[in-house]
Amino acid sequence: MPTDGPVRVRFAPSPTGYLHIGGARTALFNWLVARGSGGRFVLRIEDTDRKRNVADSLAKILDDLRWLGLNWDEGPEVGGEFGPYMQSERLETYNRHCEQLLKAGEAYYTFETPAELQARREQARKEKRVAIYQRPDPLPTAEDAVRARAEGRPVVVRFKMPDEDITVSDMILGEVTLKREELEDFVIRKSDGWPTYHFACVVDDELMKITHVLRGQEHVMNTPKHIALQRALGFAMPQYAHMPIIMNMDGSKMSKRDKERALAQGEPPPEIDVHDFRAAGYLPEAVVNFIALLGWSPGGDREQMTTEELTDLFSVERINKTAAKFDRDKLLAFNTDWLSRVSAARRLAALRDFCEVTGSPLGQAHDDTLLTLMQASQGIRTFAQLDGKSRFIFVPDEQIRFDEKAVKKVLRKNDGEGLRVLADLLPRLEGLPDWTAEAIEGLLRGVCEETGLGLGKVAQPIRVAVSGGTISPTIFDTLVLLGRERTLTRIRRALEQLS
RNA sequence: GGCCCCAUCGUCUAGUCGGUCCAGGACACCGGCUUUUCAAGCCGGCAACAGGGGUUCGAAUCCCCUUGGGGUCACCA
Repeated sequence: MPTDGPVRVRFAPSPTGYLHIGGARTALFNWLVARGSGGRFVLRIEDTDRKRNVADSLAKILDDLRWLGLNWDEGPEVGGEFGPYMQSERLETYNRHCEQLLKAGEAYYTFETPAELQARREQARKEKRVAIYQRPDPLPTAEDAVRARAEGRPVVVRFKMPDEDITVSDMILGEVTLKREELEDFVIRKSDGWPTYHFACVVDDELMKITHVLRGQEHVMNTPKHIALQRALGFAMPQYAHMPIIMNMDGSKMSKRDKERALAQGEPPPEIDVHDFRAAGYLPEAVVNFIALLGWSPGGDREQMTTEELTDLFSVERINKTAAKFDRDKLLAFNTDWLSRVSAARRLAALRDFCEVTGSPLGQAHDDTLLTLMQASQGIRTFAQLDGKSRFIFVPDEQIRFDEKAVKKVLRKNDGEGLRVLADLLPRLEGLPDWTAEAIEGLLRGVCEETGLGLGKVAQPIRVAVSGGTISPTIFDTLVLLGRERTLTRIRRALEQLS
């Protein structure tokens, strides 16, 4: 990456909810730039809109970033020499720079009400004019502002946009020019005294010595404003890289609102936030790997990579220009592969996290049990799937409900063939010397040979008796996990209730 | 609607200065194998350079137009 000093990049979320998957991709790319260049990854919290801030959301964002493995060198909880990293703690800094612009005549006070501005915009639209803010002439003075404030009008500070076209040199898009007439005198200080995003962002990027700004393409139209501000304040200009947007499969923007919409229609909500994927039982390795490929690729046929490999391979130059659709099927496939590839210890730790986040009953089990369970459940695609197919093992016997279709198909068919098998099996299981997977397998296979039945004819009745349905981990291990007593209890219960 | 950006299989993409691409990989899909359930796995198959003009001996790769998609037009970030 071409730069003089040390690379410094930042991720700057606002604490308005969970970490969005698109935000995670932005964070990841910035993190990769820092880690791949020996630079610094700064985390800054943009909480200048007091109305939109959501309690707890900062903690959640930090937690999910950590879950993804994206650690920050400077920011909340770790500090750093350019702090504070919460914009809400930097008001004086913004005011100082704002005063500087005011004094230099590069910014001015205005006091239109929102309704007035709205009316003007609509009027301009109706007349098919560009609906940008018209600079008042003459400009209001500081005294006018004092008077307006006394009258209860909202007083804001606007930046005087220079009278020229502005060209952005973007590492991904190349040169993008915006014409003067498209650029308006935007607000830099709101009537509540807080800076707008544009202003706080530019001031902080300078003061925090940010060298590269990687952000979503939705920001390209903002960049000329930022450049103009940098020039007026005598700031250095960072290198810009605007990354492609991440969209839904239907081409719409992936937004938190998608969840509400699905819920309202009675559909299962799609995973949108990092936390959703976490709670759905995905491995962070898979999520990181997958989102790294949204708008970037290492070239050739390489797809599945560890975060370390990603760090080595990543380069801003290879980021695409085209928007990417978020294909959950492919993520699922990645997760399946990662789940089978990762070490048992790693899998266990990740499963523990899943249980903690979801409150799954599997969380009550000991490590050995969980290890055996996963051994017996190879081929699972997510922890949620593991939970779904095995939680019957961890609930009280009385809670087992028999699925009607399963009972019909497996137990009652052929004049109760399955029930007969079960009744026959009961004493044999009771008398089995060792309650191990090998012993149980030996017994069941023996029965098969004796009776000429396939293993399916023997295993399925047990599965239904013990789980209530037709799905479970490998039957031998399942019975071991359940233990002899509970296995027998459940079989007796099935026999009593269903015969 | 104005402005900005983009355009290879359904999806993510490879294709680095035009030739070795009648376009490669992965996911999905279809078929088969395997199998104690659900999965997983293995093998095979289907499938794209948006359209039209140029430039060139030669274009997915360069230029223009059309079409399509996306972004943005706040005292939100």
